[in-house]
Amino acid sequence: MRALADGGTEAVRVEVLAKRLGVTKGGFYGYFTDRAALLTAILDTWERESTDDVLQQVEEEGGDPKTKIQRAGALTFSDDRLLPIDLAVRDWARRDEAVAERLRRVDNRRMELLREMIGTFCSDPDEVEARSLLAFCVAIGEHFLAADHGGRSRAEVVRRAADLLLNRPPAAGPSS
Amino acid sequence: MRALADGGTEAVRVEVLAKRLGVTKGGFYGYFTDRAALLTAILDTWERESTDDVLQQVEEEGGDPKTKIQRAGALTFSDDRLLPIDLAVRDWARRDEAVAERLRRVDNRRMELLREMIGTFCSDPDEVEARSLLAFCVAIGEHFLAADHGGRSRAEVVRRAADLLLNRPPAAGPSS
DNA sequence: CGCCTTTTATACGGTGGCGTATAACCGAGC
DNA sequence: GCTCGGTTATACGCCACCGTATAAAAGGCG
Repeated sequence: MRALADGGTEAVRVEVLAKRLGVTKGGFYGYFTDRAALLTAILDTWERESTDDVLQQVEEEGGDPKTKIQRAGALTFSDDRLLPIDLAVRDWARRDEAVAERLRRVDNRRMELLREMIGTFCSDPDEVEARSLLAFCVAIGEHFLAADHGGRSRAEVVRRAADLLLNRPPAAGPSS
Repeated sequence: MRALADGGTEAVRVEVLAKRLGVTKGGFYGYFTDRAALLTAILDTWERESTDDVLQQVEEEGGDPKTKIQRAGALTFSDDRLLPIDLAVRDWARRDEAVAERLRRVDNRRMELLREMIGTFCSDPDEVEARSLLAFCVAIGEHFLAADHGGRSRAEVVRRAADLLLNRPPAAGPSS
């Protein structure tokens, strides 16, 4: 998984990993039938850690919806371990339908959390969906974006964006 | 560039492309000193097409700021040609500092447009920045996201999100 | 026509990767 | 102590790829 995080799918190389793990090729092929099996095993683990594990931790700690969502976001996107894998999987999914399907499952569970939380202060379900999408997109997109912010740090701008999405009540005025 | 769009950097293979273009390897190495030179040439073209060319087209057509931004966004992110290259470059940039630097230049020019446009109806520069980031993140992140939206189409939700960012005046009330 | 550059056709050497094969080895459990 | 599953060490065949080399063929141009 570290290899996937560092160099994407192309960096997951049987011989390289075997060496890094102090195992021979023969040993590797005792555990995995081939490289594809390793890749799906990696995805299995990632999927579990990114959903069940995170949700379980969040549930254990409890708290109000907002706390929960922040906790879940922190566990997923502030983690040096899960975040780069997540990004690698997203690129991978663009070229592999099976991976895209897994990612869809994972993202749907995350979106569910967002909807729940945003639904506590916003009653229009279409707007809940839009705000959830925005929140998710900034959580991901932030890491694919290279722009500067004129003196502000990225973190500051993201904080302000989150404030817009999660702390402001919907405008009462006309919408366009 | 089509190869880069389809399969990322790893799909840009000298022999494969030479064959696809009806040229021999020898012919290829007459134009490019090596594969790296091809890749930077691709990046050069992409950078120009994504910035100067787009901005030039936008300027030629004129219009108010909002029209301009929509036009620029459409040229960049609705284009079947530029969009997948853009996404591939973003993943590439995570692993190559030189590519990250180019992407930074490109993204900064795009952000400049967004700031300008959003600045026409929002006076707080920090909020302008936050809204610009959100708009940019959804334009990019949308394509890295796999979630469904319960009956709504992705396009509908994105429209609504754009509405929130670009058509709603900043809330006058307390911010948190 | 003849020259000079470009391109072809083709082969070569090198690297890195996958999966297989096989004999030797080791350690846990009967 | 012996057997047996898992492991090592090592080698092999195969493929895809990079970059180089070289002789033959085109082709534009004076």
